[in-house]
Amino acid sequence: MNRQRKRPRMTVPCRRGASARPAVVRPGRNANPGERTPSAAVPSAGRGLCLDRHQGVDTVARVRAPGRFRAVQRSVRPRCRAPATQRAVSRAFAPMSVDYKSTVFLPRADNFPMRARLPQREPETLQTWDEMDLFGRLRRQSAGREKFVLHDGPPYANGHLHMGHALNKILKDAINRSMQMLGYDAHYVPGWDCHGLPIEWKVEEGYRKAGKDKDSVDPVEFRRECREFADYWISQQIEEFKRFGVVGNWSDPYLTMSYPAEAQIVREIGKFLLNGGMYKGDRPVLWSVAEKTALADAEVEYHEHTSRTIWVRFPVVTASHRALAGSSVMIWTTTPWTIPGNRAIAYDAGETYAVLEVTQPGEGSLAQAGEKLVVGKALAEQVASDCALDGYKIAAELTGAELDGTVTAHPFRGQGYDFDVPLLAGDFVTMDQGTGFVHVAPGHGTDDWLLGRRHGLAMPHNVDADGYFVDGVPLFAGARVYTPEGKHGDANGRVIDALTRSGKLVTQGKLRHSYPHSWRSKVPLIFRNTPQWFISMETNALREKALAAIEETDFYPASGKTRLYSMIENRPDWCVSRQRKWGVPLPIFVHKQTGEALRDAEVIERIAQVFEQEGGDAWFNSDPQRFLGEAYDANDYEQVTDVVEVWFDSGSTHAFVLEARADLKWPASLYLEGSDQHRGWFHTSMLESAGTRGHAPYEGVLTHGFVLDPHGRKMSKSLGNVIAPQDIMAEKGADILRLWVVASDYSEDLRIGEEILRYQADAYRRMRNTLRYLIGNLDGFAEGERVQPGDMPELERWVLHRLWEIDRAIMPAIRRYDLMSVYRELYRFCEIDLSAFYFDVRKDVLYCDRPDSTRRKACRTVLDALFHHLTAWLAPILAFTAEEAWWARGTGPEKSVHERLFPDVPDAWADKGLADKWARVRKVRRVVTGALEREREAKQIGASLQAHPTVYIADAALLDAVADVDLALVSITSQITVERGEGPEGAYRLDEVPGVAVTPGLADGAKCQRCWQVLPEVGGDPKAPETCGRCADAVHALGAAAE
RNA sequence: GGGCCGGUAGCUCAGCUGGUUAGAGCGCGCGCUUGAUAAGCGUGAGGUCGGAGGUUCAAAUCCUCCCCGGCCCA
Repeated sequence: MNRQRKRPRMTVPCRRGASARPAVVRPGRNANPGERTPSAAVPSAGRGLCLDRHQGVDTVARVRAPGRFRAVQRSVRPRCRAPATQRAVSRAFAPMSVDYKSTVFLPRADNFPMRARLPQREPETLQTWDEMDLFGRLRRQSAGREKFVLHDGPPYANGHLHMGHALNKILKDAINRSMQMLGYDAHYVPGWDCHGLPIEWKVEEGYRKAGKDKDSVDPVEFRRECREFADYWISQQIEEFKRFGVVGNWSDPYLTMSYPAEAQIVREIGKFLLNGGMYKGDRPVLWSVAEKTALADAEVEYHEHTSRTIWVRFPVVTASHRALAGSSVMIWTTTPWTIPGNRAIAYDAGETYAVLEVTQPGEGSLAQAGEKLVVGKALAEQVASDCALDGYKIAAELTGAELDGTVTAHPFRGQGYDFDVPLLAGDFVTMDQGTGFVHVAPGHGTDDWLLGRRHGLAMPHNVDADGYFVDGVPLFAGARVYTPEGKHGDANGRVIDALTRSGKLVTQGKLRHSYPHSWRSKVPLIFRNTPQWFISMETNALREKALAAIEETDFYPASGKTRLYSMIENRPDWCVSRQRKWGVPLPIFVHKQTGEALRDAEVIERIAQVFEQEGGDAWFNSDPQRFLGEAYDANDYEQVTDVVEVWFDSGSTHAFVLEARADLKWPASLYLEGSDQHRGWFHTSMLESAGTRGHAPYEGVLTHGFVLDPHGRKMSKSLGNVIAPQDIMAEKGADILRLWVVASDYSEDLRIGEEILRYQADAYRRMRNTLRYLIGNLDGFAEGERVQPGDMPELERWVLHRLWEIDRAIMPAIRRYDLMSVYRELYRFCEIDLSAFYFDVRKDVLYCDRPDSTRRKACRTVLDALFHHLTAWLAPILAFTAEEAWWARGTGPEKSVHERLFPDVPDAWADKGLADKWARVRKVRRVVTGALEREREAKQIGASLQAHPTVYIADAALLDAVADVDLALVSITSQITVERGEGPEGAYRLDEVPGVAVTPGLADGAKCQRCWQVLPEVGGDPKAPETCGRCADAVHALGAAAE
């Protein structure tokens, strides 16, 4: 059909409600067809495309007698301000100065104020949830549904919550609520990590202040105090977490220190013991000779310290390269006392090394003329200076790799140190200082130990707990490294003397540098190897199993897989023992004769049974025979007093939480933590589970970033950029914080600061206002008002289409835990589609149409749908505000918005053609609003209703889109004329919308005092003076309804 | 020093497998409205896409190096 031909002339302007438009109610149709007016109904000649927004409205309705309006009060339950309405309606018939305002249906949302007062209101909401047992209701309602289990990574029960906790738990909560509303049984059990060092220190600190010695305190008593400390902080943190709006099983959380948890941890560690994966080994640890204990990293602090430095030659005995023959490899170290522990020398395979030939030793130098020393080429000059070589030449150069295979003699060869000292490649070697070679003592450093393990180097136990060389160390038995006061002992001096006597010392010096000290006693620390228990990565193919399990796991974002994979691929065996008190006792008995650990399932289970009843304390206050039973004699065994490292505790939560609770499931659907947990909980949970079950304990892993300040720097007290979630609760409320979480790309680091929070508060107000507008305009909405989509104007159906579109976009986003996309989609919708367009356009209909107008009813039907969908979609994010809105309307069988499921969106709502058409309409509208702005600047108009622009459309697609649309209504002008063509020069145009031009014009007629449109017809009804036909009708209708 | 990740307007973010003058919203400026009013609408000005090279007909998008920042290691 050639639509153009139907409109031979398009240039005759039309006034709204002008006589050209017969005010007739079309039979068989509703009085308010709105934009759905079929084109066939548009008169084909003399009218062009001009439509008025009142088409179809009966503008000749009879005016009722004033007295009738008295009945309004009783029979119409006006949705606008009731008492005022009748008063005003009555006044409308007073001779002069009519006030129609109160006959207008203004939004009414007194119970959902714009001023949210979240800090006050949210705690009230929490209390209501508590009273109605929201969590219990959710569990009962979703019993039997497919489970979604987000297993909580336990925070440490120590101190108040910070932003990291808030981010983590809010994200978990939003995801849990989303999955619940998606139709899963999303049961969330929060947990706490309770054992470990930080709590021990706190308790010990109390002892120190009281002047008590920790070692004199009964371990059971000590553990009791640790338990109390943890208990206290758990109860504090529960309240703080709840305040964020996190819904979960707060009345029965899991604790790693609960007796059943301790028992299960014993069983888990027992599995590794029994299957041979666990072995006793050695490992160097930072050791304090003052406290006679190993220290954890966090117990170490670094201070300036003066060390003696030595340059030592190691004669080459097997040369991998002929240039090395007859030379010595020279090392440099700041710990001469570790030379007796030396078993290798490390080099950097990627560097170049030089063989220096000494031509002229300087005065006092211990170097010999003609001797050859191998050093890193880059350090040759420095070494020559350090060692006072007045003259030298580079006899040869070779790559680090060419050193492979070279073997040297220990400096004390012939004096009890007759083993070979091989050269090995080490990635920790640098050319920053020293000689480019690092002397390797596997018992005295982590790098050394790792390298030693890889190459099977011996690791002598040279130094005892007090810092003395033990009997049996040649030359140095009885020498002391440090005194308990932190002074240098005689070990360094004796080593240097011996090196000098052996002719191996090239030179010596002193160096002031940063060095580890004890946090408590302040004495310098040493690295000392001590017996530890390990879980092998290779026995039972643990590494292989874990890597395979990683491959089967979903990671969000995907880079998490690479990160976890490479860590597990490269990690050494897992050291699970700690020489501590506050933890699960390592359930091991070692045979005194053989040194073998007892591996007996019955013993393990007996220990677990006891722990189940009495906790790990039983290990310390029971007769060991109690655990050993009758098959073994306690006298034959030594009971290990170490505890299990806490990462094994938390790595076992899947066992004592997911498996132990019938209402959860194993494996978990999701683990969700900060990216640091690739090394922590994700990692150890994987190892534990792969080692005992051959499978990952989770189906998916989601990592979020860290909370940084506005400049992307980490928060720290010294920078003064720390923001406490508690302050945000007090000033702004949890929903603002929740909005911040989902509005940020949490797969990366997140920034927060004053400005960012202010921005979130603004966004919040926008969302809140959208809900408020819905609530206000739905005041008194009744089921009977509902209009079927088929009977709705296009604009309403377009909104339904948008709902369908949004649903299609956000449901998959929720399934991939991408709440940011959900939020962005919803925010854009509220902002651009609703507030700036649909609401604005439909204000006139909502406020001024008579209540039984179909287009008003259709609009309210759509508002109701918007309310239902938006409250559901927003509920996981704005948990408090969505609830407040839900309650404000008092709708639905569900008491809480959180009991709902995401509403169905019928496919019938989808209408791509309509969406395309209205996208074009909006393009035209954009040109109109731009033109209006120019008129405003020229002071020609103020309100857009004063205007009557003429729109010239040359673009056929745009013209077609607008053909049957009331562009005046859409553009919020009183009148509009649409013409085909390019339009005159000087008309307003937009580059983005070619083919559209707009010229200004003023609306003709008078301002309707009720709807404020400027129309020629205004004043036509003597009974409702100063109104347009539609408004006169509405006023009469109110009166009619009153009868 | 190593592994992983990031750096697009003041802010939060879009920009897929490289392709017209880099987008949105907020904020800001200006204006309108005063019947969403501790609201609403319109409009305008903001970016050499961290920097430098390179590949290409063409790079925010690919490669290299550097700078800055984060997490984890050393």
